[in-house]
Amino acid sequence: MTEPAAPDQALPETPAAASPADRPATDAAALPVLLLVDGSSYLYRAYHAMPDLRSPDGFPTGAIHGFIAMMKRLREQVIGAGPGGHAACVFDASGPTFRDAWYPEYKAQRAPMPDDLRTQIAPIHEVVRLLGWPVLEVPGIEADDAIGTLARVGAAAGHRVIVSTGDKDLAQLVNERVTLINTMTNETLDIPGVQAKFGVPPERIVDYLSLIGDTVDNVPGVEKVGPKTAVKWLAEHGSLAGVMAAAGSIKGVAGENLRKALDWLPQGQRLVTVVTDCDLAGHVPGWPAIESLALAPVDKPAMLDFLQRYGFGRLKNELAAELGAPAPAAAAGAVAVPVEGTAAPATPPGDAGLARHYETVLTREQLAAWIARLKAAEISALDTETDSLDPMRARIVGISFAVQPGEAAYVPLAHDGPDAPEQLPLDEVLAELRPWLEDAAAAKVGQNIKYDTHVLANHGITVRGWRHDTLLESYVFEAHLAHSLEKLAERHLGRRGLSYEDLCGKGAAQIPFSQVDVVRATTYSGEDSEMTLQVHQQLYPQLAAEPGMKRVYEEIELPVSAILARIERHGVLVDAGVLARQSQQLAQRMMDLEREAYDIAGQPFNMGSPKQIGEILFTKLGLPVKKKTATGAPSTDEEVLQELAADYPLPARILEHRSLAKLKGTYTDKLPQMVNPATGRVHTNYAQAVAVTGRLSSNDPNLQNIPIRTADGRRVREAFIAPPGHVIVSADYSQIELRIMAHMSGDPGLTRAFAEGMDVHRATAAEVFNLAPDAVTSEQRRYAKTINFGLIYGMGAFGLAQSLGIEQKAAKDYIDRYFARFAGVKRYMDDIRASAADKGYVETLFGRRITLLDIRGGNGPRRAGAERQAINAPMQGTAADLIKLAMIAVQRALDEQGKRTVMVMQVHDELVFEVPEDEIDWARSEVPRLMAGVAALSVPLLAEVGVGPNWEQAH
DNA sequence: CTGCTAGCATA
DNA sequence: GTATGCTAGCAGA
Repeated sequence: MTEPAAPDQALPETPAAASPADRPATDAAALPVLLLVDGSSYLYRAYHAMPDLRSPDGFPTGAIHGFIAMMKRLREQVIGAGPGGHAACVFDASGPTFRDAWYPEYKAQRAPMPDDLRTQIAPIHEVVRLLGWPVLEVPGIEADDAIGTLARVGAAAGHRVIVSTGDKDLAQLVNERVTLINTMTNETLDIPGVQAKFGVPPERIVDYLSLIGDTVDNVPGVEKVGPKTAVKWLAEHGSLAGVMAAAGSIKGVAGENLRKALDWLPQGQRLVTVVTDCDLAGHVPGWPAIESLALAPVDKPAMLDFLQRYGFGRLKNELAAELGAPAPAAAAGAVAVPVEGTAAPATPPGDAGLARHYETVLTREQLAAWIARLKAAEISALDTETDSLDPMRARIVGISFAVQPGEAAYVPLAHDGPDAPEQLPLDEVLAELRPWLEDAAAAKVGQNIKYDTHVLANHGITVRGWRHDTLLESYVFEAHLAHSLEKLAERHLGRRGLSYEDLCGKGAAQIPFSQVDVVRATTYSGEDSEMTLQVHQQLYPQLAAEPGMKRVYEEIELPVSAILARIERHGVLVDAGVLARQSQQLAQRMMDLEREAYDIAGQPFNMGSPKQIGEILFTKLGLPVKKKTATGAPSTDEEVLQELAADYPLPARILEHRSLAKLKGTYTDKLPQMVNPATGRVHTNYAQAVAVTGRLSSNDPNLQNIPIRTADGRRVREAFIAPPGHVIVSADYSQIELRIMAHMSGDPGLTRAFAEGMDVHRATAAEVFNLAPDAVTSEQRRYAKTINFGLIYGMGAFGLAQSLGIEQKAAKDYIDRYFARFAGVKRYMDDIRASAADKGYVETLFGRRITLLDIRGGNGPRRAGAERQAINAPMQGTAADLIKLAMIAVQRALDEQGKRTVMVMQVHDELVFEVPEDEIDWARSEVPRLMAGVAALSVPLLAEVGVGPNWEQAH
């Protein structure tokens, strides 16, 4: 893109993304990075985001502070800790640019920069240079244009270009090799991201901006035309040129305004187009080569001087310590800040009168003393405080320890609030702690250890010696209750600590933990460690007294936690190009459906709004209301629309539109946005203590509900790929819950069906319809399949009738016949209801306990619900136990045999692996063998395996 | 900006 | 009829 986009450029059929064959997703990820920072776009943000900080002599320093933090973080996150990397930080120069010559009113409305910010600009340039960044400021050329030029040249020179900016206009630069990130919001925009955010691909952004205009820069667009109309017009007419050509036929006020703007639009387009062929000679050494834009090491001596001049005490001392010179203030006077814990409202048993003492560690002597205590302790609790909830991105702000009740230490490491004291340097503290953290013999306990494992791994530390996790202890002990440390402390210690909200607030007003006062942070984090230790001491003996629970905790949940951390960290490759093309196609089909629907309805309406659909369907068109929602509104759910579709044309359009919108909004647009820019992969989080039955759940993103049932949906799985030289291998348990039902009930008919390797649904149909298996029709088999699933869910005649669309009486008849033929199953269901009512809980085969509070309590519907859970939970839960055992067995085999195969996903009854080509045979034979061998039930376990270039084809 | 509802994706 | 998580729309702040 050397020229501003030509107005007559036609909309390509697909985005610029190449096919995966000639450009796999891994390609771009492997290229060296060129990181371009739009310094100007962050000036205001840094200024406003920070409190009004001042140096001792009153010079404003808030924005400087913000820049230092941001540039450090960017370098760490994008380039990594090591040397090397290409980058530049680009600022607007003062004075007029070529745009002012084109259009004198350009940026004319802009308020002058506040003096407090203006005075910080020179120091910001200086400090960015000292941090090792090439700084670019070219008179007559705006930062946007310089960045556009560097991005084009860099991409052509084989770089993966990452542009860090707060300015959305730069979305026009995005292509296969150029990605935008917004450091403030952690948002990344690649091709699908731009499409998702703006509704147009990157190459249409210029047209889009031309139409809507830019009030900030005082560039008018078409009056009354906003994002929605712009997207609609561009979708209909391809490009700005197309829109202009069709201006005569566009109706309404917007059409009139468009015609008025026809003369202006070419100039507007020129103004919003980023110029990518600026001459940077004299500003970039060696131009047009960009090798000179290399990150240099921090100029520490000069930096020290800078920090001294502007009164950045804490940062200065950190740096001084790093340089080996003793940090004067820390060595001279810092003493421990003892903090008494907040008084507990209720004194826990055995805790009477215990004074709590939490220590803030600010000196090397204190740190050394605590490390000695950790090394001597039988078991230590630890907890990290971080700057993010995203485990893969979180950086440590502080770390706390406890080795005995009543005492804790908090080591603040990155507190940067207004009154933050000088703290020990993070790298030095972690280096000191590393031997203990990585010592497998040093026993550790935590609350949700998977999170702390990630956080420390983010700093290059592999924690070993995790012996216990209070989250998992509680989950196994009483899965139906809440497991936050706050709740555990209340339940097991009768104690209430400071809550995170007390410290940081919530919602938009929430402050990062690094801004929390160190004294309060000490109380909070110290409590977290100390309460974790105490909860463990209370809870573990109770848990261990039950052999079944002890086994589930120690032999299933703890090992699985470590495996999940590895799965999450490795991530899975997602081909953003594949998804971008699908998004594009879905958008096209959705627009066609919208057109048809508006035509039928006689007016436009929002097809994504159940409320508006209801108004059109039931009020305007007078279709019959089939059922109501919980709030009394007429329902428009799938079942209703399906029924109405038989008699009317509109519901079918709505149904299809809705399913396409779901696919696009939830998967094809979203997944690419979830790719971690540092790894090029998607890293889900598996929640191990959420589902009461023992299942895992997956979030951010949820990889356990990727579509499979419909052809359109299934294609999303084509985007889940393996790196070059690898394939995807998927292995899933066949009919695992029905096999468990056969085992638990001991029913001879069902057991025989599995023992003989029969098609179980066919076998069920043969019994229920009293036929030979060969004589079963496909519809009869479908009925039997529904019955089998229904049984697993504890269904009654009503539910079966509903899902088969038959009379309740007929459904009852089927169920009666089933139970007559499979009397063992009937007996099992009755027994489990009775046993649940008797004990108040049910158990899985391995002793996992699921408590059912409503099984005896009060009203009918709730008890009926609890009875269904009583039937379902042992089967679903045993299946969860089995696949967890399979994960452990397979991971152990992989480790012991030194395989390079990696487990990348778990989907309840399925394990997915990334397998190097030379290990395909191993995976194909060993994985299903190991999965089938985790337990000896009275029926065989069977795992089926598939291999393919992507997840779809591995099925 | 936050919380709720409706609807829907998976096993 | 079991178990989950996520999105868009929308109402009330």
